[in-house]
Amino acid sequence: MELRQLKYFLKAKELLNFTEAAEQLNISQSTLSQQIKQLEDELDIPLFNRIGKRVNLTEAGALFADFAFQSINKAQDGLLMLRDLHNFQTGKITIGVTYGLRYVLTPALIRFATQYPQIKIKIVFGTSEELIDKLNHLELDFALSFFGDIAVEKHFDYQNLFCSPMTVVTAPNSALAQKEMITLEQITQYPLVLPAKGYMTSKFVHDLFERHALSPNIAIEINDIPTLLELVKTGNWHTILAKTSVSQKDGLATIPLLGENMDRTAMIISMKEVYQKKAVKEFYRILHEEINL
Amino acid sequence: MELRQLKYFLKAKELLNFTEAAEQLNISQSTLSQQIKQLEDELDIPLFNRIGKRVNLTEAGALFADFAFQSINKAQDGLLMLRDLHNFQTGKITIGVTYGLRYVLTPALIRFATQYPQIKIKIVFGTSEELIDKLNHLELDFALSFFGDIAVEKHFDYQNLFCSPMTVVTAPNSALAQKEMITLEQITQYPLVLPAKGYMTSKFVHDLFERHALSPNIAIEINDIPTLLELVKTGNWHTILAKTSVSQKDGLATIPLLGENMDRTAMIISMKEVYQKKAVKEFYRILHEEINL
DNA sequence: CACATCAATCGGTATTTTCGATTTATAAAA
DNA sequence: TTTTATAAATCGAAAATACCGATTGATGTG
Repeated sequence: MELRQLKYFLKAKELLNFTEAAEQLNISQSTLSQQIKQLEDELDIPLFNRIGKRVNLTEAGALFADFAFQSINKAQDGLLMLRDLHNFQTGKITIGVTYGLRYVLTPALIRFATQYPQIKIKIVFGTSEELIDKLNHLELDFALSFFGDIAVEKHFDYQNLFCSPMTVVTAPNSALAQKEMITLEQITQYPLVLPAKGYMTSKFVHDLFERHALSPNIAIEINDIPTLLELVKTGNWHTILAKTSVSQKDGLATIPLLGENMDRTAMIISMKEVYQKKAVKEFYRILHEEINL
Repeated sequence: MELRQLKYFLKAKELLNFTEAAEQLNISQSTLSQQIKQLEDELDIPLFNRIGKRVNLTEAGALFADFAFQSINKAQDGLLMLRDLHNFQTGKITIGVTYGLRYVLTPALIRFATQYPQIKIKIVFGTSEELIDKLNHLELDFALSFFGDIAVEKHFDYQNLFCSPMTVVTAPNSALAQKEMITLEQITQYPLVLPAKGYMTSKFVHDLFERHALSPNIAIEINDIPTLLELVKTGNWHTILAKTSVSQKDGLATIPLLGENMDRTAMIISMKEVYQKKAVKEFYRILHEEINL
């Protein structure tokens, strides 16, 4: 049994005239006859009564027609659904994001969710390690993260979003807050609270100090960034983050770090060879647009 | 899009391994690959992500799978339904019957309906003309009627049920009721109530008198047999019917008609070349059985 | 009765499915 | 890293089958 045969059958049923049905189906009458016969053989029951040159539905034919119709319709509906998906009338996207890029995501997220309310969106916050892992398991459509060694795998696609200088983040009333610039060496004087292992920023900072043969005063490592920022606000500790990781609303001061390669690159990371939903591509577009505002 | 491809797709989706899926489908891996690809081309969207040797469902694939499954299921259900029909677990039969044969039908009807309660039965009473017309329009599975010229068409099948002598039907208290036999000529003396035109019996009686160059005293023609019998019960009128058309319960006397060819043959009439449902064949069997009791 | 019509059938062609072998890519193991 | 095993894609040939045109047979119609 094939959908083709069911289509032929329904047309023949509609017109009760093989010749005309064949014409409308753009096949020859002999083909239609043969295909109907084949279907009947498989079903082991005649679908039509042939009385001379007249054709009538048998009871079996009448009953079977409903099923044939529904079978064809289900397949057709599936196709239509996919067309809709193409035009993202429906669907779901899952986005992984590091805390450091939440201010980048938010405006694009708001715009996208407003513009395409039919599309369900899931946001997963996590460390770079976690996000990479989820990407590999196809649990994310893409992730927003800073570029780093961990994530350099050949089956990933990388799209640059922007560069952001690393800054020391501190409370506005702290001694540091008045500085225009700061060097790595100077930072070692202050107690730091840093993201815990797993965060790209953590690795970046550790590598940075190691490269310059300096040992920072890491007072606290913490795996929750909002809490980390709360600690910084007390003025007792400072941290190192990309400038865009801190919002003006946070009420914190950011002091650029002096030196080479003190920029971090924010990226969209996605799996190569995985079908990119149109909704996802549209999200990319809005992300880039929001960033360039 | 063909059901075959949908089946292949669902198996591949189930196992997420083309080689194994192909084995279970008893096709080669290359065939499976090609058919999946063809389906994807038609849907214009990949159903699987191929990451190296790994295969994963895309979102489109996951969504489409439901439709594919339902499409296949509907077709399969149709087939199952037809199998059931074969074994008459379901279905419907429509039987045409003349009033004259209602006592023949009833016991078979009761037995059949009791034994196969799932099968819907529709009984259509009508004149022979009406029944023949309905048979031609495939509105009946078969008709029970007496043999007559009208119904002799080559695209009909005839099965003899039994022969029944024509009798004069009269009230038990009427003068006629005492007779053991009666001739046509004698009948002309009595006022008759006969079935209206359209009934085979009507034609038969008219022809009969005409053949013998007699003119009967037809007081009333009526197209409702129960009412006709009520009229006969008054004793004022008499009628001519096959013996089996009158039940003992009716409380009427039947007097055989003397002469040649005074028998009527009850028959099952059905369309040639029209698929005979198993339920119908079973009904035939029960009919014959009940008659031979 | 001649004629037109319609479905079935037949033989041949075109298309499509299928297969086996090979290639390519990747994951796992050494 | 290199080797090995594994899985999907690809290629060319084959088998299967859908398709067509012509014909036949049967039937309804003028």
